[in-house]
Amino acid sequence: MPYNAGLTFMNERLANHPKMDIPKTYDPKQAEEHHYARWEGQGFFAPEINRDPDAPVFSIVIPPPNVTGSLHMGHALQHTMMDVLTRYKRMCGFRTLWLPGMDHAGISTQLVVTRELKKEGIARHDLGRGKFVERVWKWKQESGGQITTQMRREGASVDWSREKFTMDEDLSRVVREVFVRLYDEGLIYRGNRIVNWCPNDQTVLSDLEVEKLPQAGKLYYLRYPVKDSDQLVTVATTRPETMLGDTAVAVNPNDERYTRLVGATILLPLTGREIPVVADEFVDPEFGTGAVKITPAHDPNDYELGLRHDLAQVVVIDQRAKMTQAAGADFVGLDRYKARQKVVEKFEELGLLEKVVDYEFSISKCERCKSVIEPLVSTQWFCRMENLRDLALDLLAREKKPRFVPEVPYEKIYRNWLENLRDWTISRQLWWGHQIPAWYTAEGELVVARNFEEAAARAGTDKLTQDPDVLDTWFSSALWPFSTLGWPENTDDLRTFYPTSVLVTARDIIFLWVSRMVMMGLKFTGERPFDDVFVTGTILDKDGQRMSKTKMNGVDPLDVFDKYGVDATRLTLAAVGTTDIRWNEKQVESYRNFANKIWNAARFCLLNSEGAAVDPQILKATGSDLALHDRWILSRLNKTTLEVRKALAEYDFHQAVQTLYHFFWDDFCDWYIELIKQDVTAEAATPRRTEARTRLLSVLEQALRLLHPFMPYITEDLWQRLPGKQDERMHSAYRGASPTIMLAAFPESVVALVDERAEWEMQAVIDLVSRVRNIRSEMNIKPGDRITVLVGAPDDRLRQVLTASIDQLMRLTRAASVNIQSELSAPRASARAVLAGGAEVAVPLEGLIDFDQERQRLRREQEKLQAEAAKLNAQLGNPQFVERAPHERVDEVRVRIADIEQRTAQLNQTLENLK
RNA sequence: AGGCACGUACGUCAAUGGUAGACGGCUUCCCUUACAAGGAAGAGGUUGGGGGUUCGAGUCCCUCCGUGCCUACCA
Repeated sequence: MPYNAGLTFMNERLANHPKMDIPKTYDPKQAEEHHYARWEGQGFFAPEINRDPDAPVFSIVIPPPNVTGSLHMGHALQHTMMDVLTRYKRMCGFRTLWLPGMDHAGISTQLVVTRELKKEGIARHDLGRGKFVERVWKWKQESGGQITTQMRREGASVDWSREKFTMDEDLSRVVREVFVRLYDEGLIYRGNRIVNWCPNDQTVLSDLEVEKLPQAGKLYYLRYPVKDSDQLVTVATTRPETMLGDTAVAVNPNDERYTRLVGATILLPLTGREIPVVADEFVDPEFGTGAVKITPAHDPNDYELGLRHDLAQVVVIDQRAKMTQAAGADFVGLDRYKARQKVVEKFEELGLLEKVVDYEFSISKCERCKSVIEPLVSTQWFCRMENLRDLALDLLAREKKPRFVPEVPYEKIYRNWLENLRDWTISRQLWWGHQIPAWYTAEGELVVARNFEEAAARAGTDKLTQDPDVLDTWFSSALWPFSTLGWPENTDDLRTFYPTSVLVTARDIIFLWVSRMVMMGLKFTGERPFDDVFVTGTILDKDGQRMSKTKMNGVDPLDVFDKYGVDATRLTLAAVGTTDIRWNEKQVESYRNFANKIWNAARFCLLNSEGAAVDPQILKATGSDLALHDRWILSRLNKTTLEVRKALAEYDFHQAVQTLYHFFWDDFCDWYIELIKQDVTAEAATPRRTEARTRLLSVLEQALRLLHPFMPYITEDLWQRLPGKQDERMHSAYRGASPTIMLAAFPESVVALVDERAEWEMQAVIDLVSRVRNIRSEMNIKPGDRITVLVGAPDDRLRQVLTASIDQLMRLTRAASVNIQSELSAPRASARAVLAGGAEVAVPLEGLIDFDQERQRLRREQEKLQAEAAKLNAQLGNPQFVERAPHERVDEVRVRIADIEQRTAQLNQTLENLK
């Protein structure tokens, strides 16, 4: 990779031209245009950019989005968090890999292409399997994966050179390898079972792919005659049409109403079949009539019960949800709902319909196409889970891995699910996907092998037919963390990046995906696939509803990017953290304003940068010869760095964003720039001016680095414009790479530069300025009016601090003079305020002051203090508080009360003087 | 049906059991030479209701109300 090729790009155009024309408003589009292509082209995203052989490793595999999908808010949210972590770790010198890729998404993709064919008037089956699959690949080539373009827009720093697709040949080989190994161990088997069948998609679905929805329906009470008697037994059902396949009636063995009936024979109406009455604990005597019709071929519970009682399975509904021959001549070929109607009519004619009542129950629907699932008995492939499950449970019990963030409630949810795990239906009747590596001989003998040749060798014949089924899409997803890194070969990538560091995901796929990755990872690599699982919150619409395609209530992240910029959107998303939030565009707007603030702060620094350059070394110097605001900003910078690092270590994105926002806006812009302005904007090019400029630029440069993981575009754009030697700002692991803030060292927090004294002193200055501004505002003094500020500060240290900042105080309060004494002496016609530490401030307002107004203002102040004092005194008045609370807390309260008392006394005095 | 979250300012959200905050919105003043996407100042809360534990509860426990999610074989 030619590391220097891109050097000229930004450098020539931008750097060292501080007087160039910088627009007053930040234009995100301008910044978003260039940088990504350069980052990608220069290989900055690839771990190879890191030249330090001993660098620690950080890796993430992306939850592969569906190849059919386009970017939605959920992606944008997860990608932002993954990118923040990746960029942060990269700047910390980690060998960093964020591996991108896509999922072949069996059902979705097959549906998309089938629909496309339909428009051309072609049916899937007319085309045939081979041609169809070809067509899917063509579709993928042409219109699949638009999400990868969108991810580039997001600024996602994924290593595109390692991009994977679950249907790639190497990943498909891994799928077959795993399948064969599991089969050989007896963990995969073929069996005849009742499964969830989607009559529309014509495939089986796992339990996790069906959704249960409440449905307003009817409960039909049907009368069945008992053979050799005139008795009738009434059963209740929501699906009358299935009675055609009934092979028993069941009652609870303890239900005295039916004791005599057990063992009797029922004459099943409409069919003339004879079926037994059996006793089974499963039956709830309280529900319905206490007698249940049993249809083993079309209901999961009945299926189980049928096995227990050795009942026949009569299949009356086929894979298209139409009635079969076995349903009888009157019904064959009818749709299941038509058949239902007809059964009910016939029962009514026979006088066997007791009643129909309204009833709400839950119905299973296909998650993809929303068709009502038909439980059918069919031959499928299953994966036995006990063994795999125990691997995952052991890891959790023994090592508490993976570590869920937030731990509550996800660890428990994960464990409970594993504990109740059932076998996984892994076959699907689709054409698009990994075809099951199983072949049948002409005699019907089954051979499982890695490929046709191996199968032929094992079977001793090449007259083989491959099983037509494909594997559940989640089967290949479960292998993702190691299949993408080269397993089963012991590749460099596998050794280096596996186990991965963290998985960032939404909560709805903890079962579908997270748990299965853990099980498969442990089974085949012997190691966990990732250390941590960070579960993000969900973005809801403004009414608290989930965003979904069908509801049309989704907000398109790309629209938000267009309107407010990528960086502002990322900041909004990062601040979401782990809680569900309602989408609020105003939030993005405020971060857009923040981006503009950054832009303008940098603009100010650059417009006043002549003769100066960024010099990180200048920020290491400490000592009492530094001005207060310089010591203070260093302290704030280092504290901020510490907090941001701590927050990111705990995945507390929300905290990190808040900290950065307030540091940059409040500390850096509102105070530091204002305090250093005089020195920086001085006319004469003195060493003092140069130093101030250097210091200002250097603080800004550090701030940009801190912000970069969250706001990659604006920070890169501005960083490139800062004067000075860029190579020196790069992390040592990336020496030689073309300069970029992406590879600059993330600031270290230097404890020695956290200066509590400076923070205390600065706070005194800020307090004083705020009090005077308050007076100006409340007394309606025009901004242009020059005032006199009189300060009485009995505390020596405070007086020294304020005296040293006297020029600053004048500018910030727009005062003609600031006079600081140990005792306040001010004319009667003054507005006054009291400060912490017994200091007072007065602004003489001869002729301007309204004494009534001033008295009111002071009284309001007093009331506030008294309310607080009352609370604190009550606390202190409680002997048990003094006795039991920690001493420090009691002392704190005492100090606070003393301070309030002093201020109250001063206010009283002031009020007295006003009379 | 069970289980689990959540309920804080007008809105969206923060707050290791220790003086309830931020941003937006709102009010007043200001186009002060980085930024009106800005600056300064301000108003606004018995933290859904009720009980309990504690010196002290938004935070822990119970209960009720409201909202959301997950799991489940009640025909």
